[in-house]
Order: sequence, then C-alpha cells, then structure tokens
Amino acid sequence: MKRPTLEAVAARAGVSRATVSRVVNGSATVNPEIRATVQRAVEELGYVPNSAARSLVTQRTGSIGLVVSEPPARVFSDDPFFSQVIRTVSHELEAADRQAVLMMPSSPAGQTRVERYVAGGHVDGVILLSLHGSDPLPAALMRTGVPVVSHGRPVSTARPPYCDADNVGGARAAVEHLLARGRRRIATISGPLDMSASLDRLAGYRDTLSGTGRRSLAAMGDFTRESGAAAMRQLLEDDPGLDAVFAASDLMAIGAVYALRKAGRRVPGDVAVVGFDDIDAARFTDPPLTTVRQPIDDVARTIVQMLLTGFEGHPAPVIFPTELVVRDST
Amino acid sequence: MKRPTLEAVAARAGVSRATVSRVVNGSATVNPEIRATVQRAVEELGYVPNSAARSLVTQRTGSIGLVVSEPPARVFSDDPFFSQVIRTVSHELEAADRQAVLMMPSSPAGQTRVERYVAGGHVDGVILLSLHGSDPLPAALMRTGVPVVSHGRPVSTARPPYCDADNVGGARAAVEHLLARGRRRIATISGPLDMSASLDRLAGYRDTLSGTGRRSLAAMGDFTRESGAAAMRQLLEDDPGLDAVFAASDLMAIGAVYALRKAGRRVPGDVAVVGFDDIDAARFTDPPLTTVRQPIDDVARTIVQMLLTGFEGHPAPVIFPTELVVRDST
DNA sequence: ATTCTCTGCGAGAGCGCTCTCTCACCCGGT
DNA sequence: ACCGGGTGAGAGAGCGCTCTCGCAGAGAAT
Repeated sequence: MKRPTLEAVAARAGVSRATVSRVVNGSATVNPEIRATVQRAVEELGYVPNSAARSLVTQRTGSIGLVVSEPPARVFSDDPFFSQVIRTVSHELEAADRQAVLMMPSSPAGQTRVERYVAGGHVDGVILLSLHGSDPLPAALMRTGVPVVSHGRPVSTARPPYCDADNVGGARAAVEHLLARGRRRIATISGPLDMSASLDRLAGYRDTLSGTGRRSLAAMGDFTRESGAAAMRQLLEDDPGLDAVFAASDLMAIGAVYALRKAGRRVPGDVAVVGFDDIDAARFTDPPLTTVRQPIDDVARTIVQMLLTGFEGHPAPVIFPTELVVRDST
Repeated sequence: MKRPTLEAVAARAGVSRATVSRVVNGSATVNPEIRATVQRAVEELGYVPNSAARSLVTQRTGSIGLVVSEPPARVFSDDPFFSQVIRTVSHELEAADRQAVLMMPSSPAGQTRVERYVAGGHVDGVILLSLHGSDPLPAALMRTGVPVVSHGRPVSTARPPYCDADNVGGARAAVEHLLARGRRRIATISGPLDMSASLDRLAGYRDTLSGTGRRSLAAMGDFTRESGAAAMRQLLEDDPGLDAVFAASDLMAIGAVYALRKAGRRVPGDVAVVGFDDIDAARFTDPPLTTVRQPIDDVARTIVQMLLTGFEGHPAPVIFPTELVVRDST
C-alpha cells in the first residue's frame, strides 16, 4: 500500500536514483534507451514524486498563496467580482503548473496562521486580494521575504507591486455619461474608505463633478447589495431631488435600484443609476444596468504573471483601462 | 537571510534538536524551565518550522484539496452558491488549522495534474464539488487512497461519502406551494441532467405533480441566468398557457423572470416563479424571489468534519432539510 | 599509443524535521 | 547502602528527494 519511491523505480530499472531523478525532471544528459527503461518502470509502478521531499531540497513548493484579507469576513467575498478573480487566478496558475492555496483569514489568529504558513515556506509567492488600509498582513508577509503582489492598488504602509484597473477613469466616464444625459444632481455610493478601489472611484466622481461646479453628495457602503440599498435610502433623505447615482459596485447599484423602487422612484425615469464592475447580474436586472466594465481577467492574469516572472526590486504598477457599458438604467 | 532551523534554536537554547522539537510540538514531558528557554530562543530567532521537512517524516501536510470539477469551466463556478461553499469550507478548515488548496481543473490535462498532485501526497484529503456523472476524477482520486468526500450526492460510478441538502423535498415543497397558490400549469427549469442536484430536484417536481394527475413540462438549463432565460423562452413556446415555473436554481429563476418580463408576462400576476438556493440576490430582484433555502453552511461544515474526523469504511450520507422561503414572486 | 577532452552514470552527502531508543539521574522502598 | 522504577533529555537513524562530484569509457588530438 506504500507509494513507490525513487529507490524502487531505480531498482526496477536497474539504474541509480540519480538517473531516475534526471529522467523524471527531464534532464537532457541521459541516454534515450535508459530513459525509456526508466519511464517504463515509472509507469509500471505508478510512481509519483513525493512533493515534500522534493521541496525540502529544492526550497520551492509549486504553490502560490491567494490571500483574501477581509475583516468582516462575509462581506466582500460574496461579490461575483471576487469569484471571478479567484477563478481566473486559479486557471492561470494551473496553466503555469502551480497550485493555488486559498487563505481567507477571518480573525487576527487566522492572520497569524497565514503569516506563519507563508513564513514556513509553504508557498513560493503570495497574491493579495482586497487590501484594507489598516491591514497589517501585507507588511508582515513582505517581511518574510516571499514575493508578494497585490491585486489592486494597496493603501497600506506596505507597498507591494500591483496591478489594477483604472478606477479613477472609470468613475470619471460614469459621471460624464450621467452629465451628458442631462442629469443635474448626481450622488454617489462609495465603498469602504480604507480600500483603494473605493477611494479612486470616489476621487474620479468628485473630480469630474467639481470640474463642472456641481456639488458632490456621497454615502458609504461596503460593496454589498444591502449596503447599497441603505446608502440609497440615506441619499434620498439627504437630497430627495437627486436624479442620478453612481454606485462604486454593481452589487451596490442593484441595492440602490431596489431601494429606489421601494421609495417609488423609477429608474431611469426619476433617477439614473450607474454601477461598476459589469458582473453578469448587471445584464439581468430590471432595468439592465449601465456600468463600468473593468477587465477582471486581464488584471488577474497580469498579477499571476508578475509573480511568476519573478520581479526584481519594485516593478511599475500595471493599470488597465475601463470601459463604460451603457444599458437601460441611465 | 536564511531561515533558522531547529538546529539553530537548539544551539541557542543549549539543548538538543529533539527537545526543541518537543517544545514546538507541545509534548508534555519537558521541564518547564527548559521549555521557557527554548521558547525564548524560538522567539528571538523567529523560528518557523519548515513544513516540507515536517511532512516528509510525518506523511501529513495539513492541506485539504478543494476540487471543483466543472467541464465548461466558467459556468457553475460563477454561482454565488459556489463561492459560499468555498468560503465556508475555507473557514471551517482554518478553524481546524488546515489549509485549503483550490483546484479547478479546466481541461483533461488539468485533471491529470490534480490527480498527480493528490497522489503525490500534497494533500491529506479531498473535497469534491460539483460532480458530473461522467467525471472520471472522483474514481481516480479515490484510487489514490487519499480520503475523499463529496459535496452533494455523487452520480459517478465512484461513490465517496457525501453530505447534501434534501433536494427532492425542497422541490416538492416548491411545487406544493405553487399548487396551493392555485396554479394549474406548472413548468420546471432543471439543471444539467448529469448532476444529482438537478436530477433530485426534477424528481421532486415530477413526483409531486404526478401525484395530482398533472402533466409535467420541463426545459433544461445549466444553472446560469442565461440558460434560465433561454429555458423560459422555450417553455413559453411549448405552452404559452403556463402559469408557474419552478427553477432549479435562483440564478436560473432570475433569468426566467428576465425572459418573462421581456415576453410581456407579469410576475407573479401571469406567471409565478420559484427558485432554489436562496442566494442573497433573491431578496433584491423585482419581485423578490420565492425560493427553497438550502443550508449551504451546514452542508459545507459537515463535509469538512466528515473529512477531518477520518471516517472508517463508508459512512452514511448526511442529508439536511431545506426550507421554502415565500416572497413576492408567487 | 598516449594524453586530453567530453559525455553520462553512480555514489553519497545532505535538506530540516520527527521519533525511537538509550541513558543519566532522582526518588522511594527495602 | 542497594536497587527498581520512572522521568526527562540526547543521540542518531531515517523520511524521499536533488545535486555536486568523481569516475569510467568513448572519441579526438597529438
């Protein structure tokens, strides 16, 4: 019942361990005949290298940590945006013959675990997702010496290399679109203010609006539908006369539409709504949602490549453009 | 820059490697004073055990594989149901001091990789998600000797232990609810017929309907919104007089509502719609969706526990009840 | 024929850890 | 004073692999 070892294969093929190792690892300097013999032995015994033994000596594991650092635990991680990032990263790693180790610490103790896990040499690199400003984890992980890249511009004191979408430009496009539609009183629902995506989208909104001399009106959510609805109610209370709202995520936009409907406002008749992300659900809402599409897959793929190509020093961030997708909510 | 080893800690504390190992692993038979000395040395050097070396000798890794076996790749894995399972499994594993290794093979080559990875001793156990009938992976994984459990009743030839929700009962409740509402012509949108969740929900629908002498009317989707919309169009064509539809997932129900709206039918006025899962989005649709709630977290937690407690032979499946949640779509 | 490369395989030393086995030592009982 | 039992620490043998060396043998150059 024990799994065969290199030794066993070597014995069967009548060669030394070293030669089997060479064959298994595709070394060039090995006689084709012997190679064939060894491969047959491997086949017959069903040999699979023991990864622990291998990484003990090579100091590499073939695994990449995917760290989702989300304090409130069940909030952001429910976002389809999120699953898509995880999916794409996972596929990209698969193509590179690496494994994704998913870590979603939900407590300080969990963070310590992650830190120890990474420091313990379990992964060759770390991808950080969903960074919050106060999060101590990025700095801790960078201190371990393991390569770290961030999905999205980091706001913490630690500044790992990163890739992101053009959040400022996307927000700008959204607001300009609303202005072009003749909307006068444009509010926004922002995400948590300790995340760069929120900050950048809010900045894009404010800049664009202030360029026209209009006042801004903001409420804060946490990227969930629930919070979008709550923020919308707040905004309606603050200014019942508003005629447009830019939500920093589609989920919050969906919540906003829900709240507007409950308040008896018509979308887009009374209030126009723009979201952000262009998740699948945006096409199926009533009305279908105008939104800012961000190239989720491009960013995710780039992150993986940055990590795998092994950067030197501090590579320049990569920023992908966003694109306004106009549907019926504006 | 090298990480300290057991040896280094031992030297610093003036003891042997064995003693440091005892302290690190919490053995009882060690002098409190020496223990303190060793712990101080560990602290000062920032020692973290090398996991490869450890698992080389213990034959255990502390990692659990989470295998999402989904041929069409981007379909099911977009379902919030899915992210929630992954999230809960991940948290439960974290609590048990294990890591989740996420594997989403998207090709036969990917499947082979997963197989080799598992056979290579990289994980102590495997959780299978989203099993399809023809999938050869479950059988292959079980052959490796690594413990395997399935989330959801398996339909493949391999029959690992599993935990699932009461899909038949849930479908039954949904249809009975529609009947009680006075609906006469009740259709269904099923999932892919090579998955047990689809089969069981379809069976529940058919049994309940045939008990009343009514004819069934089914169209098939693949659990996505898109497919739900397409199936709904099909159903309307097959029988324009239908007045209710039971969709085997909330996502498909959302697609169905979308298609009904486009076809000029009112929900629930003309057609009542029931979904399945009770994902967050179900509360925010227009109208909010009546649906069958399944205890996603309970199932996920149970799966992890089954795996960790180390079952002997073939434990009985665990089935959790479902619950109808009535909202405004019926 | 002799020396000199060069190629290809084997020997063997670890990688960092765990765990068994052994041994020193201390205590109480006789 | 002697001995048996128990307790706690050290020595050392691997776990399965990679990789550096060294060495044998073939071919080329002298």
